[in-house]
Amino acid sequence: MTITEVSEKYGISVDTLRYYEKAGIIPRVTRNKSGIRNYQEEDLQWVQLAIWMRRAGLPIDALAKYVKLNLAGEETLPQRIELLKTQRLELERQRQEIDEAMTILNRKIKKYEEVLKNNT
Amino acid sequence: MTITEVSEKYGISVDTLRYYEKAGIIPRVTRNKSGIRNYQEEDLQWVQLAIWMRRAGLPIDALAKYVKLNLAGEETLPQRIELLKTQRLELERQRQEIDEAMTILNRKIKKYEEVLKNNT
DNA sequence: GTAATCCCTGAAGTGTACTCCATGTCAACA
DNA sequence: TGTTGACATGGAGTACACTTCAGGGATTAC
Repeated sequence: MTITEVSEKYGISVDTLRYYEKAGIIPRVTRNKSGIRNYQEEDLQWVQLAIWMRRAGLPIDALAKYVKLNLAGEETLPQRIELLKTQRLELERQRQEIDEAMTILNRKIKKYEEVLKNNT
Repeated sequence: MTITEVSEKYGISVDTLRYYEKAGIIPRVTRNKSGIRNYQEEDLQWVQLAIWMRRAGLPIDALAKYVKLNLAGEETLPQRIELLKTQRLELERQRQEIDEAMTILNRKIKKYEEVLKNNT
């Protein structure tokens, strides 16, 4: 699969795909002899993971560290677990912030709509 | 209340407080004759709102627009409602991204922990 | 064989949200 | 009255995550 096809498949620019690879959140993609990327199934799985995690807001450097640990082999399993748990905690915290903000937003919207109704 | 006190109360730097005011996500704070900020109850409510919304990830420009509409008076109620609803939608989207990422994270953590257990 | 098309890289540029810094004012205390 | 310390402003600097650009190679279409 070419970089353009991958880009279309996942709705992400080719520049970003190259950037993710350079940043290390996608391991070096399979290439042909002239250096052109030819994404294999495994490459695509990394792409998918990177996109999911980035959308949720996980930072590039944490993801890069995770990828590095993966490439380093089995003995990094404990560190990987710890890293993932840390990130999970961050996501939980972030979700809570969102829930709190949502509560305020809902309260305000409701209040405004009532004022609007009573002014009619 | 001085800017330093507000900073300590909300755990946010004085620079950020000034920045928020300049950026328009907090209306001009009450000042004494020599121009020094003296936060009143109403100012504090704006500070609180700004901090909550920023923590959830609402962008500065959307918040600034909201503040501007507020200062413009009652007739902007419909626009305010629309703005808040748009932001609520964004938060919902973001929460969903987080939930999806969390599912993946949990799956991976579980898998790693099982491998680790079986390797013992 | 040459023009068009797609891909490559390294480096510079952009947007967002702060954060830091230089310089200056003002009130209060020694 | 001089010095200290909190606060003010405008502007430069920083971090992060892309995004754009300049300059080149390789393949395909004619």
